[in-house]
Amino acid sequence: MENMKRTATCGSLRAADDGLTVVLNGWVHRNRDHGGVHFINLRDRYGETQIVVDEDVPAELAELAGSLKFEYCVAVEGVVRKRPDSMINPDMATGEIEISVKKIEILNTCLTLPFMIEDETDSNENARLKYRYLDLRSKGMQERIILRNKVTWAIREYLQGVDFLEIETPTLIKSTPEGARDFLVPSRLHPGKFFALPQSPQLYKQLLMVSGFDKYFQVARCYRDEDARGDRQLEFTQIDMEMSFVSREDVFTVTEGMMGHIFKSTMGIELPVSFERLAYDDAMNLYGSDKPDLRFGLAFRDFAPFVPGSDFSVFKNVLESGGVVKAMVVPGAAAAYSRKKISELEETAKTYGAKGLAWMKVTAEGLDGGVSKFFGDQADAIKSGLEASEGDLILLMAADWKTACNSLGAVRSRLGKDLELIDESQFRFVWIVDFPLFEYNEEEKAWEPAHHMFSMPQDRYLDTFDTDPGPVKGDLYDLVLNGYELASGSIRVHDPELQQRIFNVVGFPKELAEERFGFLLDSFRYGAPPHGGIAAGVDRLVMIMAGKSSIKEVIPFPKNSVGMSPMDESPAVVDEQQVRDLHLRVELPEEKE
RNA sequence: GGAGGCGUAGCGAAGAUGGUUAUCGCGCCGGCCUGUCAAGCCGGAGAUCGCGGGUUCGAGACCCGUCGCUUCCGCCA
Repeated sequence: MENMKRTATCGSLRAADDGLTVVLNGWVHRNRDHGGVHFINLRDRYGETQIVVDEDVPAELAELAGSLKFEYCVAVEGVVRKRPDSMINPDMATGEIEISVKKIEILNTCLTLPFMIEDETDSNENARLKYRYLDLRSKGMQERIILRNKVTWAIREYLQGVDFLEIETPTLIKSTPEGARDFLVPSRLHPGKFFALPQSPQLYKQLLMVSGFDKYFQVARCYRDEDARGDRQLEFTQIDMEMSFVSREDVFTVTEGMMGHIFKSTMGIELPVSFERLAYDDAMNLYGSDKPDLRFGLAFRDFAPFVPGSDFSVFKNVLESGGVVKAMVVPGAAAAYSRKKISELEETAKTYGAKGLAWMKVTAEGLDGGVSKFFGDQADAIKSGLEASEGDLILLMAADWKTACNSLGAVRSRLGKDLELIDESQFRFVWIVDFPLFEYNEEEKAWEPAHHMFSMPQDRYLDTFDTDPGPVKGDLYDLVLNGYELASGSIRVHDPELQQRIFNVVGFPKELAEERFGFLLDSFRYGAPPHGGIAAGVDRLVMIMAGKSSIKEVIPFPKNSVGMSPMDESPAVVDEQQVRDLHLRVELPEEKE
């Protein structure tokens, strides 16, 4: 091996290197034996280079070349040769040259592959995860992992440049089961006691503010024991930030600057200097989502004004019981949307709790189909009120406000995809601001924190928030990109008295607060500075940048959708002795046959 | 916890209304081939059709159950 140490990578050689003797190390990507002449594509993470086994090489070398199978790991020595013009491959970065082979050494052989190493695999996801080390060899995965590296690098580069300190916080911490379920870690030294893995470094970063590290960040691994989704894993990575002596504007400025730097330095894309803002109420009312994809329109309108003038009792009843009737005009979709296709949209709405989806079509004469007979005499008013014109499809949703928003929002998202309204090359950021601080839980008949308990009410509610929690807006904000919640943050409470008032509103007992977060509340009594921050999902960011719809595509070793790793088969049963050491007893659920 | 989708060779798929040797592509094995770059050509091996039960003369297909994966709702920011 010593004399076959690589002197170039498979992506580095160009026409200018003509005549150079090189050693390449890599994997056999393709092997095309033409009887006389013979081509091998050698691949490493830098690219691919064509190796030529000329017709006049010694028989032994030709035979060795012929024996190379897919994914053999080899060292190749040869001479860089400029290809004749007619044989240049313009699709290959190294396509101007090839290596005339002089020597081959097999560093390792390879079994028959479970799937081919291609640019993008269409193989079954669990097979890909079981052989993840092979899946990661594909060009697509390599590019995404490299992109991810560039993104985290750019984050550090930017934040260091504006005086942030990267500080680690513990991953064995106290369980605070208010939000998601915690992953628990039993303590061997302390029988019956448990650590938890952090859902976020939230409490620790606030403590760092108390300590005076006024600009902190961390590329933090976080854990939540909840069911997975396309954009959710048990463990995930956040770029976690916190700052002292700031308002939300400062947080926005840093985040915008950081995103700008990430996109500029990794993809050469110039983002706007500052991002659009949308109030939570407006986002919900217009797009039916607190993470709207603004790459397309289809904004909702209020249909309530047209309800009293009609006999349609369904809408009337909903309005009378405090609900809303919303309209979405889909331009030019009347012809394309048959009753059947509309009922598919209705199914989408129903998964979000809607009872149905009403519709009508705009014609030259007036309104047609669906519920049009109830509104025919208001046709002109509806057309002008909704700014609808001939050939448009009008979808109508009547339900309580939240259900109406969510379900019509889901229909909107689906239409965005189905009608191909989305410009996939766009990266559309929007700040969602003015979230409600509290939410009323109808079942529990109690107020709950809409996000968490440590966020500030906006100034104008400081005197009234505990007597009238409903209308209170918090100093809370989300950064949304292309319909994904990319980051979430708030200005925190740093005053113990104010914190206690918030606990009172949400009925969180003082004793429990002391037990759970006593250390944080105590710290606030020692000159805690005003502070706030944000945490952005690295997995989601890279996923969106890479144009993928699952974060598994940008995580080197993800879990599958049932939270297991098909590769190492974790989680797994452990030795009885290990369990005993931890002072635990394991009760298995009844065996299913 | 719930809903939809899927499960056929190592991989990706086809298999109308049930009909006997289960099809195709990639990969694998053997052979041919002097310029390919998803090389090409010829030949070959490889499948208890996820599992269990049922209906039937006959089930990959139909019915019941079950397991697994997957997307979504719930959950979770």
